[in-house]
Formats: sequence, structure tokens, C-alpha cells
Amino acid sequence: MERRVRVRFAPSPTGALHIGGVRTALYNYLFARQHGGDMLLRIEDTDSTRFVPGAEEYILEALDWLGIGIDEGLRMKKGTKEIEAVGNHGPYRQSERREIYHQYVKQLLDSGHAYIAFDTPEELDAKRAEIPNFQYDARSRMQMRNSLTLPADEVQRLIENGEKYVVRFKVEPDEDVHVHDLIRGEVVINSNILDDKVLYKSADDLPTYHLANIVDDHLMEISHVIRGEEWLPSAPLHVLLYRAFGWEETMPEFAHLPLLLKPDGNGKLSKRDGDRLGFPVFPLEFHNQKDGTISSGYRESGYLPEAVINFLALLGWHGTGDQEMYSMDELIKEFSLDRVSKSGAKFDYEKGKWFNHQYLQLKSDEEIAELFMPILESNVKCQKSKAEVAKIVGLVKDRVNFVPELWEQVNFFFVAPTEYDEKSLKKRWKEDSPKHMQELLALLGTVSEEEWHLYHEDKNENGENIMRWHLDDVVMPWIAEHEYGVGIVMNAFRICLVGAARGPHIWNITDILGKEETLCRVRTALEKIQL
RNA sequence: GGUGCUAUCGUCUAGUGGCCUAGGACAACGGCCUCUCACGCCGUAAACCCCGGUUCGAGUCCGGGUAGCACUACCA
Repeated sequence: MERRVRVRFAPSPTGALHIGGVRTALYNYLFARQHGGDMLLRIEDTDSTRFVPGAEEYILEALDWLGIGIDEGLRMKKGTKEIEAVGNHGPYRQSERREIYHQYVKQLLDSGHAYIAFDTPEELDAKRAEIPNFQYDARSRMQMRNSLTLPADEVQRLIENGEKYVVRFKVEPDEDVHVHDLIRGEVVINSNILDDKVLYKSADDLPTYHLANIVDDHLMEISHVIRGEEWLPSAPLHVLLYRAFGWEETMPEFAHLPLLLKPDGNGKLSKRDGDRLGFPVFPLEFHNQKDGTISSGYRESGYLPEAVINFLALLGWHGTGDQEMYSMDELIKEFSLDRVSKSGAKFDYEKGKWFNHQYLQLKSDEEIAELFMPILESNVKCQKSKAEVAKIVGLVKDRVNFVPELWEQVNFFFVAPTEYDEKSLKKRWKEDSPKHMQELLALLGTVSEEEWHLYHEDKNENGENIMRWHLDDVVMPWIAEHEYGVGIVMNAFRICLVGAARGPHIWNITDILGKEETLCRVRTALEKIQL
């Protein structure tokens, strides 16, 4: 009988959630949803020294923003920023599971799969300095200070004296350990290269990752462990641990994901790369209370969550065809571990921008206006209605990748130009332009308020639909009659209204500005522009 | 150093022995559209790491090199 699919995302609260971690969470989520299974979230806070306040909240908020839903464990309460724990395999923070781990440490000690070691970190450092490639393993363990070399009563006495100790896993030598990986196939490692990993440290009464991970995955009935490739080398150790516990029958399947690499040069993507190359490496902006640093986030940079999801999904996974745009639902349907690449993927930020552009265009003008409103209001006291803002946004949305970029595209709709772009003037403002503008002013003055906004659908010579404005019928014949040249007049006009040679179609601008404001801007420009 | 993983355009990738004259997308470049800047559309350039082997036939399978990455903590 197939067992129920249960996967987990198990981050450490040591800072903001790295974008690679987000992808791991996403793949776990997709896998769970596809198989109708459960997605758990567990916090691995067994290193008390690296804990960063706020990190746990950050991780949950980031997943919530991206729509990566959690079925069991810790998650953000719907519509709030409160953390709730759901499920009956808790607690879901490892620091709250001390008693559970005690029991399993004891089991390993009793069965002879582990032993107690008193060597201090300083002693081990000295040993490493003294002996090249020193490793705490079958060859060296009998020369060290541990329960294998010390008499039992001495061990007892040391513990009672409060001497700090660790529990180490006793790796049997000369054994080929097989790990089956869903992405890479069979991986074989000889146990001789494994060291006697520390499983538990009495100093903080906490297990290390390896022990806590195996115990929790077992107790939480995890069926598939989907994690980053950096864990592949320790997978054999984990297999050995399952075996030592006698849990081999229910051992989860493993899938080790390729790493996200630096866009340039070599190595895995790090926070520094983001700073250096100017893009976020974290989903949300993060204020690290521990070291005072602020890291930028995708959300604050104007990314849409669906774009981040799509972008990340394709960094290491690809469907069967040429499709690149995938909604979350499509990903859930199409995703499969055997289509995950084996090699690391260089992080291509440019592609991410393109995805955001695509998803932005899919949104209605009203939705975009909604997102843009806060940015607009931070720049100017907005006098226009939401419907007007939506109309404006609709004119320029296809030329931006991000909502915040909208401001520089539309600012002239809200603020009359006070200065005029030098390059545009040089190229587009001619000797005759003041004269043209004077005449245009007079001409436009004759247009009624109603006619000003009039237009009808028409077709150009290629049969494409265009808007034909009443103002076209007024201005074009006048230009033709005097042989002024359409480009010369219109560009000068544009500079008066926008302040530069850019922006949407001119009659769209005059329509939104209105007759009064348009004429006013031309008059102002005539006063201000001197060649 | 040791161990493991990986290897197709600049980047993400398609490709599971003949459909490959190696496909798509991003980026680049060129053109079209046009009152401007963009968008869009059309097009161009661009890759099977190397050497052997298996086979009638290899990007695809095998071996060896090489390179990149990861791991090698009382971190995860």
C-alpha cells in the first residue's frame, strides 16, 4: 500500500529566508499538493547561538505571501501575522522537543550505536592542527576521551561533575552505504569517510541537526525528504541513523535539489551577490535585529508573488514542452521530481524581471491601480479618482516591469513639468516651435470641452484598430495646410505637456489632462523654454 | 587534500540511440510599427567540455580525463 505523502520544509530561524530556501519550500509544496498529501513546516532551532529574533515570523510571512500553504506545523493564521501551530505531531519547534530527543539519544547509547565524548572543542581544534585531515572516527576514537576509552565509573563521575560532553554516533567502518535519490539515482558512499557525528550536546541540552532531523521526520511520518543538494553528503549518515533506530522500513525517500548559483562567477548564490549585483535574494525585506542589517525583498521591489513562484519553479525544473508561464495550479499539475535538473542553476535575475512583466500585463488596470495607489500617494497628493488612475495606468503598464516603475511613467499626469529635458529639446524643439505652439494654442482654443475628449474607433491601412480622436481632425489638416510636418509639431507639443520626448499617445495625454490644463502647460512652456 | 554530485547557446533549458541541419525562453543585435519613449511583432547571431569505446548510427550508452559545485563543525 502506498503511504500518504507527507513532506516538510524545515528552515532554521537564523535570518531571512534565502530565495533558494523558498524554492525548496515551493517544490515540497508542489509535490505535496500534487499527491494530495501534507506540507509541514517545522522550525529547526537547535543552534541556540545562531537564533535571530523575528526570523521565524519572517519565514512564515514570506511563504504566506507567496501562497505556499502549510497544512501542518507552524504557519501564519489566515489574514493575520499571528503564528499558529496545527497538527498532532507537535511541538513543531525543535527547541521545544528536548524531552523527545533525550529518549532517542538514550536509545542509541543503550544499543551501542552512540557513545559519550568529553573532548572539548579546543582539544579537537588542537588535534586538527596537529594531525592533517584529522577525523573523529573508527580509526581515532580509541585515542580520544570518551565512554569507549574511559572506565564506566569515570564517565559517570565526569558527568556528575558537570563536565560538558557530547554524544557521538558510532559509525561502523568499511561499509558501503547506499542512498537512493529520486533525482540522482543510487549514490554509494563508504562509511570510512564518515566521521562520528555529534548527535547531542550537553552544553545547551539540544541535539544537532542530524539527530533532530531523523527523529522528527520519523515521528512526523515524513514520506519524502526534498532538500538542497548541500545535504547529499550527509544523506548516508542519515540512512545509518534510520538503521540504528530500526526505522529503515519507514525511512523517507530522498530528493536532493540542485543549488542556486551566483549569476556571475562561481559558487552558490549568497546574500552578498544580491547587494553586489543589485537584486533581492530574499522574498521580503528583512530588518535583522541581531546585526542591524536591512536586506531588500522581492515584495518590496514590486514583484508579484505569482511571478516569483513561476520564476523560481523554472530554475531547476522544466515541463515537457516549451511552456514557460505556469500558474500555481498548473505547476501542481505538471510538477514532477524526475523533471528536476541535476545541475545547479545560475540565478538569472533578468528572466525574473521578464516574468514580472508578463504577470503585470495579465492584471486589470484596476488591480494595478490598486497596487500603485500607495506609491502614487507617497509621491504626490493625488486629486484623481481611482478610475482615472486606472485609466492612466492602463496607458503605460506595458512599458514597465514593476509597479513602482509606474511613477516615472505617469508623473507628468499629476505634476506639470517644471523643467524640460535637455536632450529632448535639443532634438525636438525647433526654431519655429514657439510659433507653432502659439498657433496650436489658438487652434485648440476653438475646440469645445465636449469635442476635446471625443474619439471613435477606426482602422489604419493595415486593418488594425486605432482610436481616431476629434483633435486629430482639428490638428492634422492645419499641419498639412501649412506644411509644418507632423513630427515637428507633435514633438514640440509633447515636450510642453510631458517635459520630455516620451509617454503615451499624445491625444491620450490631452484627454486625461483636459483642455484647460493642456493649454496652460503650453503657455507655461512658451514662457520657460528658451533656446 | 579527501568524498560525492554535475557537465547542451552568455543564462535557464528541450533532448531518454536514427525524428538534431540540436528546439524554446531571457539577454544581445537588426528590422518593422511610430508624433516621442516604450511595448509589441518579425528576424539574426549563439551551444552538445575533451579523448577513447559500444553501435550500421551517439548530444543521448560505457570508460577515462578535465572543469565546476557541494560537503568535509559541539552550523543548519
